[in-house]
Formats: sequence, structure tokens, C-alpha cells
Amino acid sequence: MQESRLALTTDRIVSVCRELLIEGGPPAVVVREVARRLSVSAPALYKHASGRDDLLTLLIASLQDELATNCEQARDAIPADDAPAKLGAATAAFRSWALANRSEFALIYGQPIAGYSAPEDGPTVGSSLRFGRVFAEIYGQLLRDGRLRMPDETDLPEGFERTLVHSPLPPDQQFPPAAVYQFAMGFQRMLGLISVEVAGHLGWAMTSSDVFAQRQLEDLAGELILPKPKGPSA
Amino acid sequence: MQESRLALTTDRIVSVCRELLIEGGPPAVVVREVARRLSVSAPALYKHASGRDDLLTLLIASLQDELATNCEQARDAIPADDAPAKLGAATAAFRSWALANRSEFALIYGQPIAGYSAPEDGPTVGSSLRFGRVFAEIYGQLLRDGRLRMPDETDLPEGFERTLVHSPLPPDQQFPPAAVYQFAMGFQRMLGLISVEVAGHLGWAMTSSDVFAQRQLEDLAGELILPKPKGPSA
DNA sequence: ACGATAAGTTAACATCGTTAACTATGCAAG
DNA sequence: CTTGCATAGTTAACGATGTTAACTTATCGT
Repeated sequence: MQESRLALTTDRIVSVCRELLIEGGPPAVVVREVARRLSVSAPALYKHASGRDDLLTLLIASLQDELATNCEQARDAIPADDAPAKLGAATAAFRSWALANRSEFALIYGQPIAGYSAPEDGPTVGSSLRFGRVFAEIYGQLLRDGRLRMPDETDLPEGFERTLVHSPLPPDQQFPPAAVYQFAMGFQRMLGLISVEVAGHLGWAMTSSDVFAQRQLEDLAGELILPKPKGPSA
Repeated sequence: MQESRLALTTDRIVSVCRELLIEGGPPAVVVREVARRLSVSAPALYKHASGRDDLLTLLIASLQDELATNCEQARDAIPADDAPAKLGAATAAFRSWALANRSEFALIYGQPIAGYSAPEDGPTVGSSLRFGRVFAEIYGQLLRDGRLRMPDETDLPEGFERTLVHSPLPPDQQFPPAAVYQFAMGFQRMLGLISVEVAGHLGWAMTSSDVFAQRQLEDLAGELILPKPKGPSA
């Protein structure tokens, strides 16, 4: 094995895949072109990935990890006792990563079209869970601190509780249904708002959607978070 | 020109493209396979479309049209003076079409990835405008009827007005900035919520997101619409 | 020293999008 | 009626793609 320059590591492969993704979207990440840019023959890649789909899967997992790391770091730069600020920071980190890496964001959160890379048990689920945990921990703290606004249990949609997936948390850390409801709402709205903005679907109304979209996320936080109680409760 | 069965119309081509889209996503709509299913040679399709990208563009335009028609019909089945109900009906039609045609929805509103079919002046813009008009007319009526909740102009984000794209409507039908703000908010949130639901990104929390997602849209309507004033205003 | 395993290579196959060159049909003008 | 031409299709071919098979080479543990 001659090392023409560097070793042919999975990292270098994924990195080239990302270049191609940025340049021309998913259809542009083409096995033979990846090989060309690595000065290597195409079948060599099959020692590291089982095919083109696997290349995409590796890339997705890597990007999910980068995104999760970004949000995690933003969150952990906030004073430990300020859960509301943590939510704001993680959300802002999510949004700015998405805007700065539109193609990558689209690959991760674009509609998982039939026939595309559909990893059921691949390395994506680990990264995906890690990402979920970043936000789950914030909501957990909001809940413990009494800063999470929660609807009355009787106001939840009929049959909502029955559809809940029981979380893998220990029983003493389980979220009450109303908290899961708020978590899911925060997630659905955050991801939805950012997806629409990143896709440029606001272009018909404004030339720059920056201040508008940011306000939408702030309003969401306002709906989720309870103002700090005034005096000491005891 | 032998007519083996039917004539080779653009409609039949688009219809086969849609079949393939459903079966295997965008990568599965393959020129030669389209031709095969039409019992025709591949180059024959080039008399009707200029290539694979054009095939996708035609399909997108057709789907946008179908979606717009669906929303339009739902809206027009509501008593003409009940604008709030029109919004609800059009939104519900949008959502149920999206859920019933996930692949198609993903193609229309999936992230417009670089390298994919990017029609700037193709037949898509017409269908797209038509779709926008369906909802714009509803918001216009809500506005005229005083049923559109609008934020105070001083509460709009700094610099928001400056980014607004001036609409092609006659000056006497222009929306005030606060109304555009609400229109854009309704659009961004509706499209975002539905995109996330259709993509199945709620699966980690619930087995069926139906009642949950429906409630999110109802809450959105509640934020957008002003309750009917009690007595006669005069 | 040696053989097995890992990590490359070249050659080949079927399939893809697209173009070029050709053919047959149907209709309008003389 | 015939001529002629645009329309709508055909076959053949080119280059590029994903993937597999068969082969080569280097590394390293025993």
C-alpha cells in the first residue's frame, strides 16, 4: 500500500463526500468522483463503505454529529443554572449551523425519500439520539426548575397520551405527558421554522428572512418558557 | 406514428413519472424506465421534454397544480362569508394531501438542493403563484373582515418592513406590513409543521402524530384569527 | 521466513442520460 | 393526386455511472 500522500481514512472519504454535496447536492456525490479526488480507484472505496448509499449514510452520521456538537457547546457555554438561556443558545446554534450549511442541513432533515439512503440501524441512529439528548436535557432542567410552561393535562388532545413512545429514561426521570407535549411542540416548530427558512420558501415575501425568522423562534421560546417567579417562593 | 394503445401525451408521461417517484423517490424517475413503461424508446421522450430535469420540472408543476386545486376546492366549499373557516379548510386540505402523497410533497417542498431540478422560469412559477393566491385571498378576506389578528406596527422586528417584497397587487389591495407579517408567519409555521410531520420526524416521541400535529395547526389558527366581535359594531 | 489478511489495482458488465442519423406518418399546397 | 415537409417516432452509439470479480502487493504476527 503506497501512501501517495495521506492514508485513505474514512474521515478523508467523508470529507470529500461533503465537498461534493456542497457543490452539487446529493446527486453529485458520485463514487468515481470521490475516488478521483482522493487519487484512488473507485473500487478502493468499497473497502471502507459498502456502496454509494453507505457513503451517504456515513456523511449523514458525521453531519449529525457536527450539528449536535455545535448545539451542545452553545448550550454548555451558558451558566449552568440558566435553563431558558440554554434553550435559546442551543436553538440559535442549530439555526446558524443550518443557515451556514444549507446543503448539509437538507441532507439530514430533508424528506427521507423512498429509495434514498434509508439507514434503519446504521450509524445515524447514534448521532440522532445524541442530538435529541442535547435538547432533552434542557427540557428536563426547565421542567425541574419549574420554568417549562405546561398545558393542563385535560387540555391535551384526545388520545395523545396513548400514542406516546415510552422513553428509555429511568422511571424517576420520566417526563409527564404535558412536558412531552411541550417538548414535541418545541421540536416540531423549531425544526419546521428553520427548514422553511433554509429552503428559501420565504423569498416571495421578503428579500432577507433573517429578522423575521429569528423573531418566530423567539416567540416560540416565549410560549415554552415560564417567566422567572418574582420573589423567593418559600 | 403507430398508436400501440394511446397517444404519447405529456400527461401520460407525467403520470408515469409520478408512479416512479412514489415507488422509489426522485432517483427512481429514470428516463429509460419511463420510456419502457410507455412502451416507447427513450429518445422519444425528448420530443416532449428536453431531458430528465425537464421531466422532473413538469412533474413538479403538475403536482403543485393538483395541490393548489385541492386547497382551492376545500376553501370554496365553505360559505363565502366565513373567512376563518376557509383558512381552516384550506389548511386541512393542504395537510391531508401532504400526508396522502408524501413523496410528491417532498418533491415540491423538499429542500431545493443545488444540482437538482432548479426551474427559474419554467412552468413551476405559474403553479406556485396560483398556490400562493389561494391563501393570499383568504388572508385578504380575513383582513377586510377584521378577523386577522395583527401585531402592533411598533412590535414588528426592527428592519422588517425594509425587507418586504412589494406585491404585484394594485395599491388599494396592498397588505399593511403587520398583515404581511401574519401571512408570512402563518405560511412558515403551517409549511414547517406539516413538513416535519410528513417527514416522520416526530416518530421518536409518538407512534402516531395525527392528533398532536392537528392540534398544532389549530393553535396556529387560534393565534392568527380574531374571535368574532360580539354584538353588532354599529 | 512465511503465510494470511488488509488495502489497493485493473478489467469488465449492465445501466444510465443524451445525441446523431434515419424512417415513417399525416397533412397542406400545387 | 402528388409532392413535400414538419412531426413523432426509431436504432445505434458515446461517455459516465455503480458494482463485482480477479488479481497484486504490502504489512505483520507467529
